Amino acid sequence: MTKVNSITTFEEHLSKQYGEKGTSTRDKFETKAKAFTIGALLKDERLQAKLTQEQLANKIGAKKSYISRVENGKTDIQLSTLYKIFEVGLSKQITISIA
Amino acid sequence: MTKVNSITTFEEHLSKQYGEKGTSTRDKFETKAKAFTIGALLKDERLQAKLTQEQLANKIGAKKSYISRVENGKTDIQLSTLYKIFEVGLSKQITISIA
DNA sequence: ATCAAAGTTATCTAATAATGTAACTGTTTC
DNA sequence: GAAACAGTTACATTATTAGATAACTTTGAT
Repeated sequence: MTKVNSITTFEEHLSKQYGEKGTSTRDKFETKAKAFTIGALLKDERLQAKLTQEQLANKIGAKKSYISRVENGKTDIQLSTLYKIFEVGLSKQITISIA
Repeated sequence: MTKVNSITTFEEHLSKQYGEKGTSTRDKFETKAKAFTIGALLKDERLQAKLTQEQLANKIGAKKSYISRVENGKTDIQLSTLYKIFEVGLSKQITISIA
């Protein structure tokens, strides 16, 4: 058994895998990561509301396949979509704050 | 001088001008209103940072015309654009919260 | 193990955001 | 009021989301 002699920070990991901050590859990854985060948030809220993807989709006039894509961070959604899903679909209030 | 005998609430105003909640005309207006709100927020932050539209644009590899369109709510921006402008362009942290 | 429901993925089309360029309109300064 | 700077708008192109449909995969229940 060997001792771990280095800790790969998340930042290091990102740099190694996706290049320095500001590069296009890295930027693309970070965009995806954020879409993924929103997706996870959505999934969480949807499950709390005890809705299936299809039920949620119906509420906003969309298809279940679309909800799936959003939840899995496969699309860089528009602001209107964000509002539609959370406010219309889940009756939640969205707040965007800048700090 | 006459007494004001009715108050037109914002909700009433919206209904009269744009139809009931959930109609496509009303929805379109609300989408625009929100884009406009984000735009106002951006303008506010940009001015606080004492940047011109062109300086901000340069920071994120965009054109000043694009910043103008966002500030005036003429486009339904994508999440990645939101992050790019505020985080990269203005070094601000964006938080999206659901309540 | 089978069946049904839920979720994921692929493909196509249509709508629209992002981008580039350039002209036009204010606004400020001298 | 001319010049310089800042912001807005118009137009064309490209890239990508939104949306429909259908097939495929995973999961859960019996």
